[in-house]
Amino acid sequence: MALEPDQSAPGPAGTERGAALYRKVAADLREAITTGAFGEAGRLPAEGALAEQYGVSRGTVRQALAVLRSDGLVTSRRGTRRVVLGNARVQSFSELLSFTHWARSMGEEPGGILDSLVRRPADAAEREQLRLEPGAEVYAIVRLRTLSGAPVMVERTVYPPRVGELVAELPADVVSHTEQLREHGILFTDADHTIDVVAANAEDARLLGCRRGSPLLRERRRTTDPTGTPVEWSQDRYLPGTVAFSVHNSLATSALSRHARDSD
Amino acid sequence: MALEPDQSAPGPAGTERGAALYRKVAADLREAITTGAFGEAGRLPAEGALAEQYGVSRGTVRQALAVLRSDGLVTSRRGTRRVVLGNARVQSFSELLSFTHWARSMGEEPGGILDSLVRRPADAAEREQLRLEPGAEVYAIVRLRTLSGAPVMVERTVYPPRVGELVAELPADVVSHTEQLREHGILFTDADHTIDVVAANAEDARLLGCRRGSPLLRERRRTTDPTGTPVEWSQDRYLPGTVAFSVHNSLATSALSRHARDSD
DNA sequence: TAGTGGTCTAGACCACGCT
DNA sequence: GCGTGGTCTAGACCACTAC
Repeated sequence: MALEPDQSAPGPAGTERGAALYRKVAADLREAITTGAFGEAGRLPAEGALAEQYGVSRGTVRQALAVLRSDGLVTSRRGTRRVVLGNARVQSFSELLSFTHWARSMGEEPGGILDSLVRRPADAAEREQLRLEPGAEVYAIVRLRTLSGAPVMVERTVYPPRVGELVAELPADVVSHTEQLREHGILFTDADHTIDVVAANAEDARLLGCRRGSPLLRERRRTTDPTGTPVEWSQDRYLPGTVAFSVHNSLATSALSRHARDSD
Repeated sequence: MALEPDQSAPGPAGTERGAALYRKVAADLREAITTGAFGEAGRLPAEGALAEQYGVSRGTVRQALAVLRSDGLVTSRRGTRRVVLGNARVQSFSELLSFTHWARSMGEEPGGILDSLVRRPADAAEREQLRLEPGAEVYAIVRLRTLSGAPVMVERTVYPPRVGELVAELPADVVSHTEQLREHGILFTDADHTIDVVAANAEDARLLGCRRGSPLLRERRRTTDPTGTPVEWSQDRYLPGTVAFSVHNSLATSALSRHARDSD
């Protein structure tokens, strides 16, 4: 019942992918949970038992369980075994940030029709979001995103100069800006999202083929790189019925908030 | 520079509230970060330095930092010091679940106008969400929620019998069902949220005073207790411009997903 | 190469849920 | 009272960043 014993040749052992032990344990437990090995709402083995089973320390087991906990797969409470919560639909960070990656993960064909790309002075809100000095410029891009040819979302992204220069040089038919940026060494590691409803403006209506004033689901997102520097400030507006956002949270970890009003 | 040395009398030491050491460290660091002690995008001291400073082990410091990490306050990367990310607006789990608690935290006066409360057989979707057997009954409640008297949201909550019986016995003018349930020993510890846009139906229009077909921000939520048993399945519909939801996530912890379509 | 966070271990004690 | 997860310690080694 031990972990896959790294059956690669004696070579550079552990040079595999998601190397960390606790990730392997987490992956194995996730598999067991989703295939129903512990039952619908069953109890997991004790941490000590799992540690022995996998041949690792209890600390490592706890690290693995923390992953499943934050994914909403299991509960945790002092005094009782952990309980299977549900088959949480997990999504990687990059599937969430990249429309292209997301579409492909569903087997759909993503498209991006460039509407405009300009370099211009940043306004006050943009300067604050991207942490730029007064007088700084930004690259502003408007694109219509499609799934299998059908309009789904209007994407308005503002990049700081360093990033925008890279995007501006991409061929107009490149679908995934995010992937291109990654290949140029721009990393996305943290994001703040705000979700609400807005009425379509004239441009939205023209691009999406809806009526002006009709409702759209809006996601605003500020993304930063590993050094904490903002690399993207985007506002996406979806046609109703095309997407929904879902979040899991708990007493222990609550990354979701509800806010009054709507500072634009 | 040590932690507040638990200056209570020798009595039952540590019987305070948020007792855990790492929580005190986290609270102290959060304070330092939000008051700008490390600068706008500054670097934190090394884990070892913090451990010495607080007189705790490195493991405890790491536990504290993990809290701030998941709140989106700091980054973390192998090889470099942690960086201050931003002043994340944090919200407690109960502020998120309870309209009443949320409203009061903003200094507004919450209201709840009961529209209907019925006991009836659960439909298929409700049975699945609340994990009930075929033929089971539920309590279904529709309420108009207000802030300072103004309509904000229509709340449609379905409770399993065990919980619904308690709610049904509450006086009609009780504002916070959540708080009452907590006092009856019903605990809310985990929740799954799905956020999207829908058109107002006739009932929504009547209660909210909007037109039929006008857009509403919808939050559907399934809440469970510490044993993993569903205790609530709610569908809240907000007037546009009254609220927004926000989430922080990162490569390390991603509790947010985007989904196609919209299974009702 | 020095410093940093990431991972892992082994052990200890405690608070809590149950029976 | 027993078993459980929660907290904390002390130490070790590694992978990565930055100089």
